[in-house]
Amino acid sequence: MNVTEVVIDVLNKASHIPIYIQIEEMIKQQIADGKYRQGEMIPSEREFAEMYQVSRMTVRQAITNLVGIGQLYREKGKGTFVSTEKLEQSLNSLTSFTEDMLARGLVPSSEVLSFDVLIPPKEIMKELQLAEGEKVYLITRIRNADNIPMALERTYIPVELFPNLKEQQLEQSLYQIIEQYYGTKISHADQHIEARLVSNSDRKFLQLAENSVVLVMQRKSYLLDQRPVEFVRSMYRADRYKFHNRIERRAL
Amino acid sequence: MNVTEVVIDVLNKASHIPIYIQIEEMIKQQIADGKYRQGEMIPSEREFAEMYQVSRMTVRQAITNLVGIGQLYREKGKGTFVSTEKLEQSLNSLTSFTEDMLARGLVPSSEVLSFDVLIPPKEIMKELQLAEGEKVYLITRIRNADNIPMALERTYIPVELFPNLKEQQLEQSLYQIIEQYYGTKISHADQHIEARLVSNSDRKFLQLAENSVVLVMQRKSYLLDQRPVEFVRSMYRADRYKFHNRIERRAL
DNA sequence: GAGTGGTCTAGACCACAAT
DNA sequence: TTGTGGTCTAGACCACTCG
Repeated sequence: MNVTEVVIDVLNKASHIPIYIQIEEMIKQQIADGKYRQGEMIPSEREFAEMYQVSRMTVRQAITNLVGIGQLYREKGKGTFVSTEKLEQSLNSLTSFTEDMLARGLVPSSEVLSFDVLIPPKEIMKELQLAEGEKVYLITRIRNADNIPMALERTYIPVELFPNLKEQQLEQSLYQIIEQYYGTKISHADQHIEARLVSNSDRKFLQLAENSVVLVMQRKSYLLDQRPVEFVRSMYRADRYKFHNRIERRAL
Repeated sequence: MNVTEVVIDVLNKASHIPIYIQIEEMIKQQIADGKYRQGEMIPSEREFAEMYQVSRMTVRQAITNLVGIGQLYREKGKGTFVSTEKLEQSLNSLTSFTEDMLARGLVPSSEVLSFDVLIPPKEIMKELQLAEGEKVYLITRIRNADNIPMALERTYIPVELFPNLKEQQLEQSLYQIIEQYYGTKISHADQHIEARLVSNSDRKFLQLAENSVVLVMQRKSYLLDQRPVEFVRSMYRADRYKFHNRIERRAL
């Protein structure tokens, strides 16, 4: 057994990483390793507590998180079981285009068509809760998968929030930039998905024929204090793209 | 103050309803009443514990649930705050067409076009993990909103799971039927959303012109033991329908 | 009856934010 | 320094499932 395996085999109570997170990771790893198989019962909360020499409530917190992401499910009076494999959840988690494509086994790339500072149209002004005359960055990008256009993306970001945003920073995820350089965090995002025929202006960028269908994904992300931080509208080629998500039945 | 108000004002420790659920409801009610306003801090966990004479962990469980549904958010070292209002979350919760329409302020109705028992096509057989020759119910319905077609819905359900399903039961939600008469529960569902041009056969049911766009929503629901229980494919008129959802940034 | 998850207690110490 | 949420303990009783 090598060192890499050891770190996930034993609990480090002195670590700055919370114990319940460590237990979460160990259970996930053991599922990945096939130690606990789909549909099978994992050890009881009391057994884990004994095994790791921690309180049952700590084990419970770890398991509750894994139930929350659909990795495990509980049955009262019976036990806790491993869920059957789940598909990627592009509508359940805030992922970047890059992560999304990689999860689908495609090679992502992108091309910046424009990077401007301007006063946005009324609609965007309202979405981003901007004052009259406030400026935004407008970033237009073609998003490719395996070198074929997948989506045309327009991102609006208030200049006030990121006065020094540079084009080359776009390589990183906006969420990373926010968390690293601005010391605040994204709290959530609201998405809308609709469909329509592709417009003539978008058609050539997406290399589509007339009367082709696009999925329009609109996303607004918020900071912890509920200020809108970005508004993105993407046109996905409907012949290449499909949204997935998983819905948990409200569990108590 | 009348009786109806009293029940949400005081905690009933003898009730069979868990205390943390009661606290959850009270906090929700107080937000609805405007006692705690958007962006404002609510009392601390220790204050609630003192106020309701319960342990802090119990209060914490209530608050954690409200954070989970986006009603509240926490900031370390500062406090817990009321989120700004959120939109309907048709992609986050397992809701029926009826609930979905009501939430959008529309009047739902529906019309059963067919209710048959048959051996399904291979694709459906695979989705529902059926053995060769196993039968399913196929229910075809037009779903109206304000008396105008909104969607064409095809539902496949294994006969084996519900040997006595009757057409008139379709008035109720399938989920209610399952939970009331069959003593088991839905655990989760997987959804796919894509878009395409409407087919000629569906076109007349949806009262659409040629070259109209539809959103195709496909949903597979699972029981707690991970057996698939229904497979639904709905064609929504893209000129009338839009999906919404809210994504929480993974919080620990 | 033995084992399970569901709920709850009454504390504790920590890191972080504000003053 | 005081107050907040974050984590953790070592118990307890309950309702449920299964043999």
